[in-house]
Amino acid sequence: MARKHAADLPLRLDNQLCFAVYSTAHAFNRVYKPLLDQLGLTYPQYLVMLVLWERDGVPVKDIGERLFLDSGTLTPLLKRLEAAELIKRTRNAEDERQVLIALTPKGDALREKARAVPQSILAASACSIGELVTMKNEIVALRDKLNKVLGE
Amino acid sequence: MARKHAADLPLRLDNQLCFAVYSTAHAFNRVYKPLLDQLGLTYPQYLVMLVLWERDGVPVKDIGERLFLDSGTLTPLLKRLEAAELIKRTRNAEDERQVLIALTPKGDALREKARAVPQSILAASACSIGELVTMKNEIVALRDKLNKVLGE
DNA sequence: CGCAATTCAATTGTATGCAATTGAAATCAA
DNA sequence: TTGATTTCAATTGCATACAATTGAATTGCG
Repeated sequence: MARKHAADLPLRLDNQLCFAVYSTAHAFNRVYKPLLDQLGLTYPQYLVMLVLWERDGVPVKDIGERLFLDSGTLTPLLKRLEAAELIKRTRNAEDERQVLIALTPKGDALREKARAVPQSILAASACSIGELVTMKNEIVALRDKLNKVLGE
Repeated sequence: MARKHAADLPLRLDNQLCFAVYSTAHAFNRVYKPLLDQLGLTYPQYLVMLVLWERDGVPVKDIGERLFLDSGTLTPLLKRLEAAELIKRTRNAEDERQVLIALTPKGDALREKARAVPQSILAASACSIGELVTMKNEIVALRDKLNKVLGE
């Protein structure tokens, strides 16, 4: 009879916000997949390109802070983007510890093709823009609270 | 001047719900890490244990449907749980295609230690239970819409 | 019944994520 | 200024994720 006890409720999968977030992230990833295949990008690679399309020539560290990823993840990912000729990696002459990431013309041009992606995602979510913005703000607030706890 | 053009707004990282979800999933994972280390589990392994603590002796496929994971992910994960003596994997005599996953006494006992986890997560999220439930329901609704699109 | 189609777990290959370590470069402090 | 500390990217090792394939077992159809 332990199974139906109230003490088990917090352990129930369906009650866990974290699993909701985790499984939604995977669902998003699967929706993005066919769209990003057309760009030749994975989702994390797409995120890096989003950062670079906003601002070019930034060190690896800045990309990592923006995406909450470390060099262990980014270094091999960036090497793949370089192999695909979308970015260039160069040591910063002013600080030889840093590697600066710059878009190639091909990487810059890919932005035009990428404009179609958010449209398709919006359609797949079957939500209004207002709903999405509200939800996004709530989730970001939660994320920032979690990250704040981690920083202590 | 292309950078500040309105056409770029949908491509801005900060405007993307998906990135909010993606980065929150990682933030959750980092909060869970030290708690789950004490149980000797990774987060996906913890999810499998949650499923099994609800119902034991289920085929791999059922776990996969519950967690939205496939055999390519689950098979090696389950082998690790078996190596840790938390579960047992046995062929279903009634359907030899299936592998049934059952808790060992050690795996069952781990549930008691796991009860502390949701408490700690609740504290880290710095939200009321009501807020968390609301947000969870919204996110699950979104996930289900995304998964519905995928099924078409 | 008998064979094709389907189901299921396992396997292979690629790409994240992250902890821990390394090594080079820059900064800080005495 | 030099020696310790810190910063930064790269590397190593382990554990997901998932597409695609495989092979065994079952189901379904004629």
